[in-house]
Amino acid sequence: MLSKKTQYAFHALIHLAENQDKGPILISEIAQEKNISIKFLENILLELKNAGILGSKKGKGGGYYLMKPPKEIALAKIIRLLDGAIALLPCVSLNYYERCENCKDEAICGLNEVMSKVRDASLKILENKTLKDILTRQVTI
Amino acid sequence: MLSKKTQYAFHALIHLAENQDKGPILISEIAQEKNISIKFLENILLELKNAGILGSKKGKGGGYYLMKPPKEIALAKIIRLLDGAIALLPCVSLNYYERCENCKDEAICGLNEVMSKVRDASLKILENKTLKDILTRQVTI
DNA sequence: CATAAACTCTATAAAAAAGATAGACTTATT
DNA sequence: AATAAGTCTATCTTTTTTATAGAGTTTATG
Repeated sequence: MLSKKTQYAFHALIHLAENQDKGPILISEIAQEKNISIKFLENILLELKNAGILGSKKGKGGGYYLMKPPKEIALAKIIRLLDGAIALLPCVSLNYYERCENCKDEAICGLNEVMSKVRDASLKILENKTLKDILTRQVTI
Repeated sequence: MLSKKTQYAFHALIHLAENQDKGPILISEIAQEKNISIKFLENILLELKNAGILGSKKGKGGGYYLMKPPKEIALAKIIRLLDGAIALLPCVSLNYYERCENCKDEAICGLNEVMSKVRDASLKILENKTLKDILTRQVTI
């Protein structure tokens, strides 16, 4: 399960993407719109900024904005940034690998093999789907 | 990421499956073989027993054993039992659903749509792969 | 039937992670 | 100068995870 942090990040990014034309967006606006604690959201947006995903402007008329078009922001990147590994086991993680301490040889471990497949199946989606793909779908009347 | 509890459960089940012919297996044997704290493992095996996956025999010559053939024990079942939801978001979980508190309408939420796909991709593997599929692969000389 | 072996059960504790809050500071606009 | 807004660091609370303790129960067996 993704942490609240990552969940909030997605919702904030969605709001920013859907309001790109309006210039910098206030933290407080996002917090209110998405029902998130403003102080908690502050930390999250800052992390996204430090990772180069968001930009910000201080002072009056300031706020946060996307640094790249939504279609260039992969969902996997956000998850890894805020939650760490996407894989179900450390011994199968591409970015946060750790040796398995319970099995004798990962190369012949069947669990390792299956969990690698789960990782690949998830990544196939999360690496290719972007912020653009999770914007609110327009309902055609 | 799966909890240690679930990871240990998998390793314990693997050991039990690979030694099915030897009658009940001691907790202490599994703990030593798989490098797991014996007391922690005790709790895990008990949970697996209460869920009907393992059986046990008390007293001398006792221990734990599988209640079903390995090919009938799906990996998804073990994860759900010990870790809960497999989905990345509560609003997308089949067994542990919770309403999304940050979006206005799940039906048109793009995040919900993508995460449903991730869930399905993971479940396709985890519901179909069983304990039999994660046993140590025999290396043919 | 006594003994020892082994699982059972409940409680608790320690550690880590998650979630949230506080407040002083800096920058920018008007 | 005043105000609006992000920045930064620290701290705190709660929850979850991981682990341990110990008394209780069951069973085999000599």
